[in-house]
Amino acid sequence: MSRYNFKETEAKWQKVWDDNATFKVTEDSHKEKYYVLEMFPYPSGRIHMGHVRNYTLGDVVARYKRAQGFNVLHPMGWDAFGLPAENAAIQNNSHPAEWTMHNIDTMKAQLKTMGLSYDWDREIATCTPEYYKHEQKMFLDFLKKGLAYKKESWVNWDPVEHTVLANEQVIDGKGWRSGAPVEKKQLSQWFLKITAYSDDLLEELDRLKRWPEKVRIMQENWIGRSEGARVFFRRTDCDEVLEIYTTRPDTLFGASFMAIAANHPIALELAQNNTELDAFIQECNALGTSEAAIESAEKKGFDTGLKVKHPFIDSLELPIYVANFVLMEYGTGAIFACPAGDQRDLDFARKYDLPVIPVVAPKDIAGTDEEQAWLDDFATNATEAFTDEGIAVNSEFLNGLASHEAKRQVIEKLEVLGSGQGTVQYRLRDWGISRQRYWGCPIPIILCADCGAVPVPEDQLPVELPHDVSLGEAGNPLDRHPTWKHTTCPSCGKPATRETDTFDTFFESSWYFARFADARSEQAFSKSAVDYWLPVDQYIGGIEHAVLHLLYSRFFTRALKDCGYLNIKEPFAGLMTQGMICHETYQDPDGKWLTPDEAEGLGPEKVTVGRSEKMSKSKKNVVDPELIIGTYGADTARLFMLSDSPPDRDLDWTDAGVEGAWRYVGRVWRMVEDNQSRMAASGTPVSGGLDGDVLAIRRQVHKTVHAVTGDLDNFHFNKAVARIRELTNALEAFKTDGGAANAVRREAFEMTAKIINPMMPHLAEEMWHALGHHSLIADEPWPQADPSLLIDDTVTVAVQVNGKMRGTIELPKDCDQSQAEAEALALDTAVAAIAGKTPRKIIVVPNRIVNVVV
RNA sequence: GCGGGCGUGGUGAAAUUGGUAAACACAACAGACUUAAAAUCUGUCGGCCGUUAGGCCUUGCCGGUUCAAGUCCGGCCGCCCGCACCA
Repeated sequence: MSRYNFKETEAKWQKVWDDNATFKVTEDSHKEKYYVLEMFPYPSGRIHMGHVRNYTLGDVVARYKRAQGFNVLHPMGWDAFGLPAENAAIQNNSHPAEWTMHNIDTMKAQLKTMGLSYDWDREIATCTPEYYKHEQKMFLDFLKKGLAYKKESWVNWDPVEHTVLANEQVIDGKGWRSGAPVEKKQLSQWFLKITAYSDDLLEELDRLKRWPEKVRIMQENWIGRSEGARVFFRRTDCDEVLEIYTTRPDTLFGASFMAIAANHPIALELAQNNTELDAFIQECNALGTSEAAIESAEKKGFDTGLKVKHPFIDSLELPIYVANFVLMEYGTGAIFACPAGDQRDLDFARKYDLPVIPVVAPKDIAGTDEEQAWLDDFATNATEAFTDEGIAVNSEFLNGLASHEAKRQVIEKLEVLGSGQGTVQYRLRDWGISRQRYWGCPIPIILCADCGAVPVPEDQLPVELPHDVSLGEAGNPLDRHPTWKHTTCPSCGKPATRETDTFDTFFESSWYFARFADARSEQAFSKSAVDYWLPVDQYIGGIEHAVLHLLYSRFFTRALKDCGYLNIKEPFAGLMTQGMICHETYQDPDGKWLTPDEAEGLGPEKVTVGRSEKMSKSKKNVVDPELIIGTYGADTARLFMLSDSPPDRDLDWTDAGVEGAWRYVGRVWRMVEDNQSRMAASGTPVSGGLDGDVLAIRRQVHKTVHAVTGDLDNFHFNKAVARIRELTNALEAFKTDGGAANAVRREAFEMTAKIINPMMPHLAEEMWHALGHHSLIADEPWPQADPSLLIDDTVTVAVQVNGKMRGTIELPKDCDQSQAEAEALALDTAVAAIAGKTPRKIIVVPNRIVNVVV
C-alpha cells in the first residue's frame, strides 16, 4: 500500500488549477457575487503562521461559497510601502524597491504552496506607480472637496522612525512599530477630515451586524461621542471670553476655578512675559503620556492671576489656572472645575486650597434630614468626588432637579443668555497622513513661495518616487535629493519645490479592496466593477486593526463616495477577526530565550518552560510555515489551523497537534485506497429500501453534510472538522459488502471528498480522481443532504427522577406522551429511584426527556 | 478609573441556546503486529466507592429562579483584551 505522497499530489493539483485558470473570475450578472478578502500582507520577507491561519480561513470560505454557486472574488496582493524596507535597504546596502520585490517573489511562492484559490491575475503591489497614481488623484479630489487640508499642529513624533504618527498609531504613548516613547512636535502636516464623518461612522456601526461586537465597541470608544455644553466665561481683564467644554453643565454652580491646557493660547501669550509660567509649560509638555507617567503624575497648576465671571452669579469671579491635566487636543483645551463632581478637580482643589461646593446630592439622601450633614461634611472633608448623577443642590434655579433635567435647563438658560450652547463632542481627531519617509507614495503638492501649496495638475500624475536616493542619513531622503524636489509652480511658473513628505501607508490599504474589483483598470477602478463586487462580503484579519485600518477604510470609502468614485459607504459587510498563533516559550538558566529546537537540545532539566505566548521573533517561539508545509504538506497545515480552536480564539501551536492532523490525512487516503476496488465494482446508483447498517451509515453521511454546511455558514470550522472525523471513523468501521452497500459507500466517499474540499483541497481532488472522476472537485457543486435521511425513526430519550438522570429509553420519534411516561416508569433504574412513591408530576419534553417528580 | 470578554478533564475544546456535561482530538497508560524500532491497529482514560450491577460527586466560589442550570438572575474571586488626566 502506498503512503500518501503529498509532495507530488499537492504540486500536481496546484498546477492543474493554474493551467485551467480555475479561480479566475469575471463579473457575471447572472450569478450572485461573493467577495472574500483576507487582509493583504506586508512583504516583510517570509510568510509566518499568522498568515497561514488567515489565508486558510479565507480559502475555506472562498471554496465553500464557490461550491455553493456564488461567483467568488478572492484576490491577493501586497501592502508594499513601509519603513522596514528602508531599514533593510540600509542594512543590506540595497534599495527598498529591490528588497520589497524580492520579498514579494519569495512570499508569493510560499503562498502558492498552500493551494489557495486566488485569482492571481488581480495581484497588486501598492508601491507601483500603476497603483499609487490613483491615490494621488484621490487626494487631489479630497482637496477639492475640502476633505484634505494642511495645518500647523502639535503632532506625535517618533524619534526612532524619524516621522510623524497618527493618533491611532500611538499605543500607550509609544510608536506602534518602533515602541519608542512619542514626543510632541509642532509641524505643518496634511490631514484628512475623518471628523466630517464622526457621526455617520458611529451610527452606521449598528448596521454592521456581521462584525464582531468587540470591534464595533472599540470603534465606538475611539470615536468617543459625548453630549454636553460649550460655556463662555467673560474675562475680567478684557472683553474676551474663555470658552470651555463640559459634559456636566448641571454642576456649573459648583465651579471653583478654571483650568486651561499648557498650550492654550492664553497660557502661551502670558508665558512670553513670564519665565516662571514658561518653565511650567515646558514641564507639562515634557510629561509622558504613557500609563505609568499619567498615574504617577501629580496634579499641578499655575495661577495666571486672570479671572472670569460666572455666567449665572455675577458677583462670583473664578481664577484661571494652567493645569497639567488639561489636554489641548480635546474640547476647547479649557475646563471649568467643579471639585465636588470630578476627582481631578477635587485633587487639585485640595492641593491649592480652593473651594469645594457640593452641587449634586445622592438620590437616597436628597431631601432627607441627613442631607445637610452630608453636604457639610463633603465640603470640608471629601477626598473622593461624587461623580454620579443625583439631585441638584446649592444651585439656585436647578435645586431639586435630577441631573439630566438640570442639564437640559442649564443649557436652555445659557442659550437664552448667550453664554453657551448644547453641543456634541467627539474624541476622534483628523487623520494626519504626512510621513517624513522615502518609501511611500509622494504627496502630489508643489510648494510655491508666492502661491502656497499648489496641487500637482492631474495630467502630471503620477508624481513618481525617484529611484536614486541616499538612505541612512538622518532626515527625509526626498528632502535631501538634489534634483527631484525642484520644479516650477504650476500656477505662476516660478521655481518651486515639491512636497517631500509621503502618505501614511494606511492610505494604500484604505482602498485596495476596491482596486481588486478592477485591478488592471486605467482608472482607480471602474464604477461598474465596484458596483458589482463591493462591498467585501467577508473580510478576515487580525484584531490589531480594529481602530486603524478598519476605521480608515470606512472613512475612505465615504470620502470616495462623496467624490463620485463609488456608491457605498461601508466597505466590509462581514468581518471575522482571527486569534493569534501561540507557542510555548523556553528559557535557559540565564534567562535567555531559546528556540524550540535549542530547548530540546539542551534537555528538560536545564530549560524553563514558559507559558504559551504569541509567536514572536524576540521570544524565539516561532515555527516556520515553510518547514511545516515541506514536512507534512499544505493540507495538514490547513487542517491543523482549523481543527482545535474557533477562528477568533488564540491557537496553540503544538508539534503533536500537527502530527495528529498529518495522521488523519494519511488515514483518509488509506481508507480510499482500501475501498477503491469495492467502489469501482459498484456502478449502480444508491436505491431506496435500505436497512440495517447500510441505512445507518447513509443517514450519518447525510446528517454530516447537513451539519457541516451549518458549521461552515457560521465559521465553526473546528466543529465541522470534528463532525467529519466522526464520519470517517464510522466509514472505517463500516465493513459491509454487496451492491447496495458499495453504492452507499461510493456516495459516502464522494460526499466526504466534497465536504473536506474547502479545508483540504489537494486531498479532495485526489480522492475525487481516485473515485474515477475526470472533472475537478473544485468545480463540483456543494452536496445536498436528503432531508428524509436527517430524521430518525427512533430517538433516545433521557429519563430523570427529580431532575436526576437515571437512564435512557428508545422511543419512536414523536410518540405520544402516555407512551413516553409508561416506558419511563418501567425503566429499572427509574423504578429504583422512585422507590414506590407516587409521582406528583411527570414532565415530558418530546423526543428529549422525561422527568418524574416524586 | 471606564468599556468588553472569559473561567468546563492532564491539554485544545464540544454541548441542538434551559433538557443525557465532556462530542472530536492531543497527551498518557495497556495490549496486538515486529528480532527491534517507526508506522498502523485495539482497549482504558473527570474524581471517589464497588469484583460486577450500580451509586455518590463534578462546569472558578456563594446564593437564587426552575420539574430541570455549564447555560438565566444577584453577589464575590481570578485571568485576558481595548481605551484612558477625554472634562
